[in-house]
Amino acid sequence: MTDSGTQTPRERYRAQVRAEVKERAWEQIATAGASALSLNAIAKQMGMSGPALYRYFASRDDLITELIRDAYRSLADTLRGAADSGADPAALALAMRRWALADPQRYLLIYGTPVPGYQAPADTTAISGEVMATLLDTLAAAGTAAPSAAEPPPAEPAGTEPSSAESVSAESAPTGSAPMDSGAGPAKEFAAHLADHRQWAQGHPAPPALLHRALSFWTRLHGVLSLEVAGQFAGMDFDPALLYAAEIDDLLRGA
Amino acid sequence: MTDSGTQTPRERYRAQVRAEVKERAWEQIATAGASALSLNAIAKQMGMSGPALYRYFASRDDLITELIRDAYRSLADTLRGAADSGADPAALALAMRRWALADPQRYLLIYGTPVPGYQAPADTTAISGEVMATLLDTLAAAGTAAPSAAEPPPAEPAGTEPSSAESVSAESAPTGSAPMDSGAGPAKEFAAHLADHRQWAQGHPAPPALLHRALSFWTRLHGVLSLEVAGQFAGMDFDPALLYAAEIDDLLRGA
DNA sequence: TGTACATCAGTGAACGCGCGTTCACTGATGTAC
DNA sequence: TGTACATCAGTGAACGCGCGTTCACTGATGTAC
Repeated sequence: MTDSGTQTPRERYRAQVRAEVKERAWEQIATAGASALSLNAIAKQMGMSGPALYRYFASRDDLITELIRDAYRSLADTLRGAADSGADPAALALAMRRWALADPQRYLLIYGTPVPGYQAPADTTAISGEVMATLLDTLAAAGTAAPSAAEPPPAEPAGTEPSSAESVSAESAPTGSAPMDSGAGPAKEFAAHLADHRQWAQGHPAPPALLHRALSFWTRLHGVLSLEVAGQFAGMDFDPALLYAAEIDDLLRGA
Repeated sequence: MTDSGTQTPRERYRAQVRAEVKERAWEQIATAGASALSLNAIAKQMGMSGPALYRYFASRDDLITELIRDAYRSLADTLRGAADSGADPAALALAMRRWALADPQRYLLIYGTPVPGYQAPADTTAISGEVMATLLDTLAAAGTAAPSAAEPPPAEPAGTEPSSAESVSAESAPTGSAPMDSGAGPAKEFAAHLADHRQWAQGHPAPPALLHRALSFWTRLHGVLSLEVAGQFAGMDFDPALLYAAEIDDLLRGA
C-alpha cells in the first residue's frame, strides 16, 4: 500500500509476492511454531519452486527477521494508535490483549521463548522501546491528570516522533497518589536503582517510580497473556479475560 | 537412587544410561532449545550409535515427555520442600526464581512456548496442579495466620498426600485482611466467577478470593521470570532481582 | 513502431546434511539345571 | 562347577524424508535507441 504511486508494475508484483510469502509464513508459524518455518514448504504452498523464494528473501533467517520486525511494528502501532486516540492505561492493556489474541503465535514470536539459533537484529530493540515509550506516556498522562482520570484527554495531533516525551516532565508529579513508593521497602529500593539504570527508557523523562510502574504494567500483563496464549490455562476452566481485568484493576488501583 | 537395593546390575546400568541420556538432552536443550533436541546427536555425544537409544526410550517424543515430567516434578518438589520447612509466600517466590534461573530452558520447557507438534500427556497436568496446591497452602497459611505472620509455622510431619488441604477450611477466614475483594469491581467479579470455576484447584478448600490470589501470584511471578529467562531484559540494564522483589512485596502487601 | 539488449522471475538438478525409525544381526551378560 | 539357553545392549545398513542453499539455465518483461 505504501508508495504505490511511484511503483513500477514489477515493484508492485515483487511487493505482492513478498507479502504472500509472509502470509504463508504466518500461517505456518501459527500451525507449527516459528522453529518449524520452512522456505520450501512455503514455496510449495504458493505453487513455486523452493529456490524461487531467494529472489525475495536472502535467507530463512532474513524472513524470520522481517516477521519479527513486522510483529513489533504492528504492536507498537496498535498501542501508539490507541494512546493517540486518548486511551487510558486500562484501555491500552485491553488493546494489548486484543492484539495478542488476534494472533497468539505472533505474540509468542516476540515475547515468548526465543527462536533457537536465531539472533535478533539491533533495530528490533528500538521498536520494542517504542512500546515501552507509549506505555510510559500513557501512564504519565493518567498519573498526572486530575483525580477524575477516567475520561480520556483530547486526542493530540500526533507528531512524527515516536515518543511524545514532552507530555511529562521529570521533576513534577510524584506519580499521582502512589502508596507504592512511600516509606522504605523493595519498591523504594527498586525505584532508587532505576534512577541509575534507566538507559532502556531511551531518554524518557519519567521519574523512577513511573519507570517502575511501566515495568510492572508490562510484566503483569505479560504474565497473564503469555500463559493464556501458550495454552497453560487450557486445562483450567476459568475465564482468562476476567483474571486479566482484575489484574488491570489492581495494577491501576495500586498506585 | 531409588530402589537401588533391589536393583540387579543390569537394571542399575539401564538407569545410569537413561540418566546420562537425559543429562545430554538437557545440555542440548539449554544450547538450542527443546525443538532442536536430536536423538542421534545425543547418541553420538555418548559414543553410541543412534538406534541404541531406542533400547532406553521408545521415541523422541517419549524422551521429551520424561523431561517435561521431570521438570514439573522437580519444581513441585522444590516448592513443596520449601513449604514444608516453613517458607512463607515470599520465600516460596524466591525459591521459584532460584529454580527457574538454575536452568532457564527447563523453566521454558514447561511454562514457555509449547514445543511444536508435541502433545503433553495427561499426568503432567496433575503434577502442575501440585505446584498450585502448594501455592494455595502457603498463601492460606500466611493469610489465616496471626498478624505477625513472619515467623514460620512448625514444619509438619508431611504425609504422603500431595495436597495437605486440611490445613485450611473453606468457610473460615476471609483471606486475611484482603482489601482486594472489598466492594464491587473486577476483583469481586472474578472471585464470584471462580466460585463456579474452581475445578483446577482439585478440591482445595480455599475460598474464591484465595484462589484469585494464587492465580495472581503465579501469573505475576511468571511475568517477570519468563521475560528474564527469555532474555527480554538483556538489552535493559536494571537488575531483575530487584523488580522481582518489588513484585513480591506489592503482591503480598496488596491483600 | 520496431529492433537489440539488459533485467529479472522462476525452474530443475544437485549438494550435503541431519533427522527419526526399522531391521537383521553380533556378542556379551545373566539364568536354570 | 560346568553346560545350554534366554535375555538384552549395541551395531551398521538402510529407508524415506525434508531441509537450506547454490548454480546454470530458460523465458518473460521491461528499457534504450
